[in-house]
Amino acid sequence: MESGRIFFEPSCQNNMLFVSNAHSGFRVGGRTVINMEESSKRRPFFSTAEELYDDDYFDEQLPEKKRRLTPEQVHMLEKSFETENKLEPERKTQLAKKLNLQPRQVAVWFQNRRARWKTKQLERDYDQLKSSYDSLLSNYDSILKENDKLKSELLSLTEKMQPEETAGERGQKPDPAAAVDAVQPCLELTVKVEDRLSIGSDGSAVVDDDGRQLLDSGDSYFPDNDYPDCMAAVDGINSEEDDGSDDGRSYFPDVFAEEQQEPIGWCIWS
DNA sequence: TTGTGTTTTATTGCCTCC
DNA sequence: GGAGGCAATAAAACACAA
Repeated sequence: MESGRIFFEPSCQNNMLFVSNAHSGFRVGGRTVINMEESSKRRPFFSTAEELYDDDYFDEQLPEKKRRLTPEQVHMLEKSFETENKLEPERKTQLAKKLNLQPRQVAVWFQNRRARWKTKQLERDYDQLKSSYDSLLSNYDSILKENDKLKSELLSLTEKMQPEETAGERGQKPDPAAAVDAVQPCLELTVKVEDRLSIGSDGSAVVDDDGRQLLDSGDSYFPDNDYPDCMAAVDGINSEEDDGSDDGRSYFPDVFAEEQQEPIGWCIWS
């Protein structure tokens, strides 16, 4: 040992090393725990007190290694995380005692678990958005085809009507171009829908009307519900984590929360 | 066995809240 | 100012193909 006096946390049998006068450690309960650089020449984090007091062990077990939590410990932590993913001090202490861990270890485990949950949640949210987008796109395509079909039907009908009108010299001369003009509002509407479906020039970023990047650091990547159309086609939205440990909050909860079913591409003219 | 990618545990620095 | 949260990161442990 280079410097400092090593001692054990008395309340915990799953011992970490503490150095009473280290300068480069991290803070735990007003003491300093040796950092990785210093500790890397030493013993495993979770060796027992008996082992640490054993000189042979002390000599043979270098360098220090991390030890994983046991499956039982992980199971208990997971169960606790399922009920509440934030850890109030009292629960932290109770869990630590129950599992023979440092309260700090329990806190770290929860912190890392929340980070993993968030990553998974983002993946799920992305998948849901993507399927929503694909569904809207396919809807849009079919509406576009239907629109084209109706347009050509209209044209052929007006052309068929023209000879009859000419022969009888009755009424005004029908104008095929005018008929196409009549469907123009619908065409414009579908173009607008297309605009709403586009997701940025490179297809990799979600940008709103002002070009503002929607990705933020908060809970939702769609905080202002700017894209109701894009979410309308998704059924059975479920942001719960597979293991059931979710607190029920999606990373874009507002978007999914409301009913936004607006028919797009419908066009009625007379 | 070994190289490599992934997961888990832990640290650090910064931020926010009380 | 201290406690606690998060993002980024390091490093050990683990999984697995070649």
